Amino acid sequence: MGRRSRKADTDFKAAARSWFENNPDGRKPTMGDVARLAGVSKKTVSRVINDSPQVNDATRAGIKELIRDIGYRPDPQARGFAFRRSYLVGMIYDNPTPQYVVNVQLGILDGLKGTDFELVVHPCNRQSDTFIEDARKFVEMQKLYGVVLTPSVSEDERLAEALREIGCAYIRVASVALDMERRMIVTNDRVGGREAARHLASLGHSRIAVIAGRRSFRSAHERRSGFEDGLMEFGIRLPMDYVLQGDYTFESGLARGADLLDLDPPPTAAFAANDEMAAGVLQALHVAGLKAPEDLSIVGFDDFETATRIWPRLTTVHTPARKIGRLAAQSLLAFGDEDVPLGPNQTVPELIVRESTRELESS
Amino acid sequence: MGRRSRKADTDFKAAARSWFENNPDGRKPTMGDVARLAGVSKKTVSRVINDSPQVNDATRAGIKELIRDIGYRPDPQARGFAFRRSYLVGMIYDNPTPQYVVNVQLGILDGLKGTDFELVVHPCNRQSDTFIEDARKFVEMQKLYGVVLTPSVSEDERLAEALREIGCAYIRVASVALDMERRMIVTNDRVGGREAARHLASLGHSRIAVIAGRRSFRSAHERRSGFEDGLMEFGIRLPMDYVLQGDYTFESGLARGADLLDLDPPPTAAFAANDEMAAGVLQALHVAGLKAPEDLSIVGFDDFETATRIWPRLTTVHTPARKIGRLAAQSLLAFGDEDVPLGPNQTVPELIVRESTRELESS
DNA sequence: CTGAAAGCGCTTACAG
DNA sequence: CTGAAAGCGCTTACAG
Repeated sequence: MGRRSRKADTDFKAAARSWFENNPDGRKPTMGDVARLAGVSKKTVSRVINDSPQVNDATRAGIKELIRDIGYRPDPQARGFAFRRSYLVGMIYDNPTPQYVVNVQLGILDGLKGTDFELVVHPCNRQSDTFIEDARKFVEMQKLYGVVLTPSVSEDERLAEALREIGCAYIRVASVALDMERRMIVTNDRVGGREAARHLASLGHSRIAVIAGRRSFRSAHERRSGFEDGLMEFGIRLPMDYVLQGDYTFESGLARGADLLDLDPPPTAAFAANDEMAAGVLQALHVAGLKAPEDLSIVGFDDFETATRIWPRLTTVHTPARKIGRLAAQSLLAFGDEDVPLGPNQTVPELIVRESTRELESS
Repeated sequence: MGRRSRKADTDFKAAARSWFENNPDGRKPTMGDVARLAGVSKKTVSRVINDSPQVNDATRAGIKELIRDIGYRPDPQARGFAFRRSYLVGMIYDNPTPQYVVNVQLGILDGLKGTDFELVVHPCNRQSDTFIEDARKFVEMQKLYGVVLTPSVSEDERLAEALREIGCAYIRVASVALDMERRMIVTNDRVGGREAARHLASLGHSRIAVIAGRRSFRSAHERRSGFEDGLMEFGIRLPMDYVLQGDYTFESGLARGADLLDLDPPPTAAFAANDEMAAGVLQALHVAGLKAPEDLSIVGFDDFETATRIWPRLTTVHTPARKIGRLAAQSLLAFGDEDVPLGPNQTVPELIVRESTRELESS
């Protein structure tokens, strides 16, 4: 008969049974065990695990069955060690809003579900002198498979360049495209700003103030520009002194909210570039003994939990943070494969109307 | 002269220089490189790295110098692989409050700073059938060095037992001691509840309602009991119908807040077992056209950001989430070492008085 | 106090 | 389509 292929010789069911019979202490099987039981080399098992095409179909099927039956799971640490990179995905961020951070984390984990990848978090301070160096060390030491960058670190070209230099895959989440398409999740904040303006304008408002976000954040520019675009559609012009400079913090919203009340003539509505600042404006109104929406209609941006905790509940533009995280993780996993077609990498903000805005009473 | 010890033979400065001269492509040094340059075995370098006492002082000093000069950093992946465990710390949690989660994460990273450890996050659902199995798989697959458990998963005995079984170090964060001292960070929520009661009682309130937290959470019991203890000190008794059952969500606060207004006689003050519910009560007041603290004084618990975003700003009991995370990480790192004395593993909540409470007007 | 050997569980060339 | 050898960068016994 001569040589017969091993897959024909091997009874994979029996092999699985023998594993359990000869393993009283419940040791977890290794690739070597699978190979021995299947009567093949470790390399062949490795090929099956890594979906290499060059394996006989019958062999592949039998090995997969055996793997399932004895509950073999390749050790990600050993695999990573041999691959010279880990099965870890990093999230590098400096956004201080807990709701954003947690939701993007959840989204990334959604996108990683069913894989062997885990998520390592790396908050950082972009102002620090060692920011780039720290991030590089983080990535290199852990040999991260890739990283997700969220605003505003995602906007940092030095960081992106450093990551390219060390060959680390990355996905940048930002309000506009800043990089090759497969490296971006674009959130289109400009569209959200426009929706906010359309909403206020269609309620009859025309004296509308804007509290802008931190200048160094690209989203601040996008949200404001989009808002101005929307006003333009209604023929409304935004006077310079109706634009107040905030920095995305609640405190700046509180301060600019107070300033806003001194404007002459007073605005009947305001757009704050994020919910934190909108909450500050609302609090400034309370302090002044005024009320929204009666004395001022106000629109925020983000739709984090705060928006529904304050009173009146905030009309705002929803940022799908969790979805953003999921898309970023999916893009990252696909990044290595040239074959995988580019998945969706855009999200669109959506206006959520609540009680902080209302029709302007004709006076 | 016969045998001379190697450390006397080796010029470590020259060795460092030769590394840079012979490494034009900037390859990162390995332990083997260090050993070769120092004229010792890898094992000796390994001993230096792992602070093994059995190394000649001069040898140790020279090797440390060399390591610093050529910028050698042991590969955590390889080290972990040989050790059969990783340099990763996990955080397993089911608390849905983003501010708590993010702050504990930051705290854990504070505690890990300066080490080679990184943080892997693992949100989970305690209600899921596969909850324990998933957590075990997470820990085993990544060979985690240890995990931090926060409420309410920290209260799950099955989880703790599963972790002990697989030999995974863990630290439980909980309102009371549930385990050996070195495995616990105790937050003493009862003390916080007592402070809240003392505050309201000392303002002259005696008709005080309580919105309790989710029954299955130990903290709910502690906060409420502490509150009752505090009332007792002032001779105030909490009638059964003044205790409303919430579940820690904003929505339950909103619903129980509405119920609370129907109580007869109406309470003049209320204690909500967390800020989310307190925010709900405040919103219920707004909906009913009433105001805090004029119509009802209200105290929350946690002092997350929400507390200062709502109006009036909430008098509440501060939970030091970031500090809790730091202590947990420090305890975890010390857990392996029998020698390391037990560090601080208690935190005490602190009352923060803001505008949601005020003295009862004598009527 | 120090070292040579073997090994952790995988993968990458290289053969065939 | 499959395998034997060497190796990833460390550590653990075991010697001496």
